[in-house]
Amino acid sequence: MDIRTLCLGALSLGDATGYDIKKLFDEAFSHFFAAGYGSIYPALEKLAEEGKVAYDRQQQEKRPDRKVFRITATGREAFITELIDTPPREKLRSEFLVLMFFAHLLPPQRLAAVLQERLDESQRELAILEELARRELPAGMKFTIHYGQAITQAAIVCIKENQARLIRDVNATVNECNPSTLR
Amino acid sequence: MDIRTLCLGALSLGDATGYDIKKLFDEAFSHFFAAGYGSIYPALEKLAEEGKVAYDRQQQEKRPDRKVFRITATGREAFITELIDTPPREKLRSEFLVLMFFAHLLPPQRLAAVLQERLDESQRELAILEELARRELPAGMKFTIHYGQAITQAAIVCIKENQARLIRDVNATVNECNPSTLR
DNA sequence: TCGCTCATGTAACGTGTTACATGATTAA
DNA sequence: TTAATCATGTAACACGTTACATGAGCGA
Repeated sequence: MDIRTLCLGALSLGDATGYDIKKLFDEAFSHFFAAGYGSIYPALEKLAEEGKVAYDRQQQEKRPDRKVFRITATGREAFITELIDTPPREKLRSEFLVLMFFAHLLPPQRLAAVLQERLDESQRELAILEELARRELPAGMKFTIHYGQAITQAAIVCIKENQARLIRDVNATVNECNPSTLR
Repeated sequence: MDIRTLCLGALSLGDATGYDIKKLFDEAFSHFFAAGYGSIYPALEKLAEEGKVAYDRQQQEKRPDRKVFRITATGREAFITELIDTPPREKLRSEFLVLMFFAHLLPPQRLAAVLQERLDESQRELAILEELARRELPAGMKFTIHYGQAITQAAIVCIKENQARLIRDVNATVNECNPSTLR
């Protein structure tokens, strides 16, 4: 599943400009799928070539023209087919965990700072999700928010419970690390 | 942070072949960073060009030659610098949550199957993490496993607690969805 | 006056995925 | 005999990121 498909999904909710779609990525999709203008505009162009979306050009005074996109019948069908065929995968890419994995190579104060940064960031994400959770939304959308809250909360608890001990243990075992158990 | 850096990290734990490194990605790194041979071998080649790793060629009978890589002093330094400079980001890409977001477009039985598949997959992942958690490992590595367990467990609980209601609610609101609250 | 919102896009680059190609050994 | 393990790699392609380019309106 790529950004083209997500754009189609965005348009299945109602007509929108590329700019509007970006906002959707930054809000409702933000905790499970990311995209910037540099992927969204080319995606919309390609979808238009394929006949999956169409658009009207709206002239505006003193602003650039807007291209208001809408999904076509073909596009809707393609989107639903794609949804049905997509296996429910999930992939985490965590630079934070890389840093933790190699915590023994990090200066102690950097380790502490990294843990704190991650904690702060997770708390910011949780606040955004809590804000989203207040809205009236269809069950599926609500579920994505609950799920995001659940895992973010779990991450926060895990960091809070372990950060002090981790910093202590890593300091205590400098250069005593024996990673042979991994192989 | 890219796969080159992770290969360097792998070699910081001890000498290894590309094949060995792949196993590390499939085991210890699997819940936070993915890579296949198609990225690992070119990464090692490039690191060798840059002088960050070196290798010996070991001839073997009846098997292809092995290239046993080791990290150089330059490589170790570059790795640590990169670790210190890397902000502790975390990015989830969840096709599962995309499917949930658009659950109202999925045939009911497909929705049920998707939830079950995700649950099964999460439980498999948790089992792998529990196995890893039994090993004696440095504190940082242990932390990555605890963290993985925490969020995977939270995801499992969230699915279990909500799947029945979600299926019911989505069925109840077919075509009544009003996503205007999102904009 | 500063920064945010609206609004569109391109070009270059980096990165990673997938499929392909090869093939013996060993355990079940 | 079947599948897994060991072992290396390439080539084509897909995909996405980043920086750049432009510019007015509006509220604090």
